[in-house]
Amino acid sequence: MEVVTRIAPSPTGDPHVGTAYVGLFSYVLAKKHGGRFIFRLEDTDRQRYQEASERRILEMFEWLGLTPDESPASGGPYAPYRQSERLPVYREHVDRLLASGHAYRAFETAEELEAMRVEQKRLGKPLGYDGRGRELARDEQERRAAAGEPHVVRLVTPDDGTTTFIDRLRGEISFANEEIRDPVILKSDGYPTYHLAVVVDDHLMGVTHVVRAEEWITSTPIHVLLYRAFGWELPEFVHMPILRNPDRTKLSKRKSDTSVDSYRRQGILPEALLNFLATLGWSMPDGREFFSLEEMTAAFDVGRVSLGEPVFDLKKLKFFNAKYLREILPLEEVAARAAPFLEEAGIDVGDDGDYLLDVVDVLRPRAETLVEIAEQAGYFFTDDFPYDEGARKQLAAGQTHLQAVERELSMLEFFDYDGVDDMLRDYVQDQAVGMGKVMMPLRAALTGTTSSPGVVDLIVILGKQRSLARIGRALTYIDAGLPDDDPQKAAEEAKRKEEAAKHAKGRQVAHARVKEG
RNA sequence: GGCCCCUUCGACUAGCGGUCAGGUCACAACCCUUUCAAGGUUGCGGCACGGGUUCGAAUCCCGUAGGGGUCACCA
Repeated sequence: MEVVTRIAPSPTGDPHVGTAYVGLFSYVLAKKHGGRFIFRLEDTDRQRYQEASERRILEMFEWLGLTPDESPASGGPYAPYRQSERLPVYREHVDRLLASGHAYRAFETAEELEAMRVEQKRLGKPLGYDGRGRELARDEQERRAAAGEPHVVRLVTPDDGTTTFIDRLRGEISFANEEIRDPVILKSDGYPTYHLAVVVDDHLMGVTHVVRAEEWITSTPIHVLLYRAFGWELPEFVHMPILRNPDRTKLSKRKSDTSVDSYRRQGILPEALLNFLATLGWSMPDGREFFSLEEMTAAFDVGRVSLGEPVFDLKKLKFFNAKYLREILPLEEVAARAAPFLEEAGIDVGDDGDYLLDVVDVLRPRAETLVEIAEQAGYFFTDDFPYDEGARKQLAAGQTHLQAVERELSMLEFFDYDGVDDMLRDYVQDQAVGMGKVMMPLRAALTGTTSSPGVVDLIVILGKQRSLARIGRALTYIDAGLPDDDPQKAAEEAKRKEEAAKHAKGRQVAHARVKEG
């Protein structure tokens, strides 16, 4: 049997990690069985609709490598894939339900319904539509509708008995029918509600497995009733666990960063995000924790989805990203992906690809994201870098060693890792000082910081001339008395003073208030 | 509150009647070390509780508790 799954996001904002999560499992389930993965836009809510959202969500799927077989962008045999463009389809199906007596037109106003709810609350009765619209005679319904009176169409649901369906992960789930209260299937603006649209489209598009988040379980009986009303065969339902905030509530942008675009901008790799998401609720049969989309697809078994309530842990995402950065992806790949981030940080990468490779090679064990690589790369691409406070201290203490190393280095014959390394070690031994006494001032001269890759690596990557020039520059700087005239530093200092002033003012104000009180 | 779902270390999970309850992140210590990382080793830490079923339960059943979801002309 062909397996057809879909992801059906609403274009209401940033591409959400939850959408990526459910999309991943939908995609993998379909591909595991050589089936189709459909992207359908659920844009029936005109209030919350956001123009740019559709494109960005689609781009997210491309970026992740979860390319849909059919979508609003690529089209397909069941087009259109935007629900707002399928209104006639829904209208036609609503008419069928109306004709068969499975639905009726209801004319209550929003105020009326609100009053009903208030009354139900007051009496402590269960909330929900009481079915009052069913009373209205058919010809009366049609007459008022024809007269242009605004109304909705509701599904007739049974008053007793139970509706049962099989959740692929949880087994049988049943609801008392009295809990299901004639839901609206066509809104007064002529748009279908989610319930109607999802059932009609899933059926028409041949969807065999409905993969969606657990929050939909309670509306599934409505869908089951709709399938029955149409006389259609039920798909399989796979309700994925809901991703959680650290406080275990449903993942929300209020409490967590849920935007995939945001992670992308931070330099999270799509492979890492996918791999991390996969481990939230699924595990490889052999226990491997790092695997590609292809490997997951090959090994996928929906029965291995776990039912916990996984917390979206940013630290672990970062860990996965770091792992991909320094171990899983080849150096060339990481360099290619880091380049745009360097440019973004105002660094002119130039066209020396080998140099970039060397830089990324020493930086990647020190970074968890591409942005962090960019943040640390500055001094590799400019000779005009500032010296931070720690570096100035090292320079002040290391003048003689710098002068000596400058001499030794300029005379060095074998300029490679071992050559430089031997030279420095010999020097340290001759002087009978600690390594740090020599290395730290060198590091400061070479990078302007006290934290960096190994000094020998630095010298080899920068090259003899550049290294010498930097030592020379540092020496000149020492001669000038290590002035704190770095513009960046000065700006920071000014800002700090401003902050301090603000705080002082705040304290005064607070103080004044206390006095007044 | 009604209904529905869920429950193994702080987090993600393995386990599907017999295991010293395993792994990963985080945290800690140690090693390595010219700094910062990375890497290596070790440690910390768990079957929510109570009843059953069984020779034997993390595993099966029933309760309880806790957490979550949902109760719209939003999806």
